[in-house]
Amino acid sequence: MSVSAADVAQVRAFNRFYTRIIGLLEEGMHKSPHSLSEARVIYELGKRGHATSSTIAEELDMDRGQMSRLVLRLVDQGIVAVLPRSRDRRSTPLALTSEGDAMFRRLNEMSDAAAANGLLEPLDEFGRRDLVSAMRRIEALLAEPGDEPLILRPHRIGEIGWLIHRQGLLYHLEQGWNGEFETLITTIYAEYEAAPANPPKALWIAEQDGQVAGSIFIIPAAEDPAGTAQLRMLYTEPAFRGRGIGKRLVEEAVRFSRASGYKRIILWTQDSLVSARRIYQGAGFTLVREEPHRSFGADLNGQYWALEL
Amino acid sequence: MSVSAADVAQVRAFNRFYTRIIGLLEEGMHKSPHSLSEARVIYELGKRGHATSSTIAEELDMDRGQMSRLVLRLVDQGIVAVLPRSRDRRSTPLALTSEGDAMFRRLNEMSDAAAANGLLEPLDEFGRRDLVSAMRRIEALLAEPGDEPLILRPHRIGEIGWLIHRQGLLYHLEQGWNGEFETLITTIYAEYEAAPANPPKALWIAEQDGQVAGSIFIIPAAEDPAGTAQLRMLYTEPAFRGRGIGKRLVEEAVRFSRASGYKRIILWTQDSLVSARRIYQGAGFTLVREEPHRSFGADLNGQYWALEL
DNA sequence: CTATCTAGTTGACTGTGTCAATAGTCAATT
DNA sequence: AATTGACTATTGACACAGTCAACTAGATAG
Repeated sequence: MSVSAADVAQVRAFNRFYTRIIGLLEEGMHKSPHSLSEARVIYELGKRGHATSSTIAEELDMDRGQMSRLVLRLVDQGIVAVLPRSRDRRSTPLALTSEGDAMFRRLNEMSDAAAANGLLEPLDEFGRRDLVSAMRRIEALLAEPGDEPLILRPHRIGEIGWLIHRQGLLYHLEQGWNGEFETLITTIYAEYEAAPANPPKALWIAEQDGQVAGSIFIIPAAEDPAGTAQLRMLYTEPAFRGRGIGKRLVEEAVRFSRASGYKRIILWTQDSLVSARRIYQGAGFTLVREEPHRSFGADLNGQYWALEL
Repeated sequence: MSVSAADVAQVRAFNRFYTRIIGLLEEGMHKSPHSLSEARVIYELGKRGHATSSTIAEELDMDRGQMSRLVLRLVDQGIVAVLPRSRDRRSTPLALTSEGDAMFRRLNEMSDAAAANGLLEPLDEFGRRDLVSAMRRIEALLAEPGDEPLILRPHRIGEIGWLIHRQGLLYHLEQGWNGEFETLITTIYAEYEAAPANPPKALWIAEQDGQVAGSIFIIPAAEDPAGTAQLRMLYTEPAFRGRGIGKRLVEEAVRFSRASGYKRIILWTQDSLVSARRIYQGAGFTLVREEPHRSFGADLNGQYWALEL
């Protein structure tokens, strides 16, 4: 898909902007007795405990020749020690001396202070949350997916709105649905929140890397609140797809329904939501009824699924 | 207010991460015949049309001596021309030659391509929106507020959820209100969306720098839909306060109510929301009734205000 | 008219970034 | 057992970046 010029312009503007920010923060490091690249090498060594010259060079995108000279300087200064060569006698393991470790801590404090005073301090708590979550989001989008564990947890304050926002936007962009859909789910979430604690209901947020990766909820069905649970609003963030998050959410919802004494789970979905359907089938749901309807500005085929517990 | 260590750690992690990203993007520039700082100077000159050596040096955080030599090199290469000295004969105005302008365009294309292919290309449309909006958010938080115009506009798809999210979180952090508040406003927004087009209703988003800066809506009052309008959900983003945005929103809401034939506007607020109260007073609203109540996990003093049109 | 700024240049020097050549080491193969 | 290819580290060479201080020429204020 072709990239919009406006997006490119915004990304480049941000790159210029953040280049300056990073420059300002590094400014403060000039007070230290070490150059910036020395400081970065000390940081890497301190973080890893020990490492070879080329590992660090690769991590920091430095030339190995430059690295060689830089390490020599640090060894002369008593910051870095060359460890006895291990099995592989090509590589020379390095580590910080105790003096180097002290410097590592000092540099760390300076960097912490620079980030704290330069960026976070001027913001209020709301702004800090925004900043940190925006940064996390950018990392999640641009970095290779890590292997952070997936957590299922109840929702926190502000997250109902977040779910409405994300799903309203998501189904608009992916399915072409209009604002009616957001209106509908606003009502659905409002009903969930308003429902009493009994018969049992529950909402799960799937969290990974500190971000909302998906969600689902169980609410007693209007027709038969005592015996039938309704599964609603299953969704997975596009950035987190293909990791079995939807499956985990449905499994948890089924487990909860069974443990709560429900005899049956029902759900309503659209046949255009293919991957959701696969998850329901995989969890043992069977298609009860299909019904075409016009909603959200689209011609849809509604499906009613059920699972006997 | 003291800065949390977790926030500092996240900010520093992002700085390291983004330093690498910027490095990767600049990698591509090595194909050009110019060094990075030359490219940046060419970019600045291309953007501004003309500038003096020291202006650019300041903008790019470069040493003036270094700048002097760099400009000499660019003049030798025929990229930059020294314009005839103006009034102040100390400063030497610089501009790109036509050859330099061609290079400027070429470098721009390369940077665009790097940003597009390196960052945006791998993402789907949803991810691109997220990336761009996260970048915009960071800029808005860390940069000095610009003088972009304030726009009042209807809401777009996804923004109802966004408003619920932001206000739920905001009043939690600032007023200590609990999840009941988010539940309530979810219902309130659902009601707004469900209300018919007549009697007239309207919701305004205040937008600045491409971001939601605040919002408000007008809905016919339940008691007297024909003659009385109810003003609801006024809020301003903390980052955008002190710019008269709340005032603008209320004025617009009043203007709309009057033009729609309403005879009266009523609203409900809490006395702890001081700046909102000032705005209502400023717009001519008068306090009708006060009533203590316990809601959202707090002891509140509800206030009913009204404005006769 | 003098003192004080400001813009830009120049010299000196350290560190960065890049390329290419070299020596030592390792693992797999022929 | 010797050879080959790949990898780690070192070194020389050189252009450029970044910093500091001295200096010239022009502007500006009292």
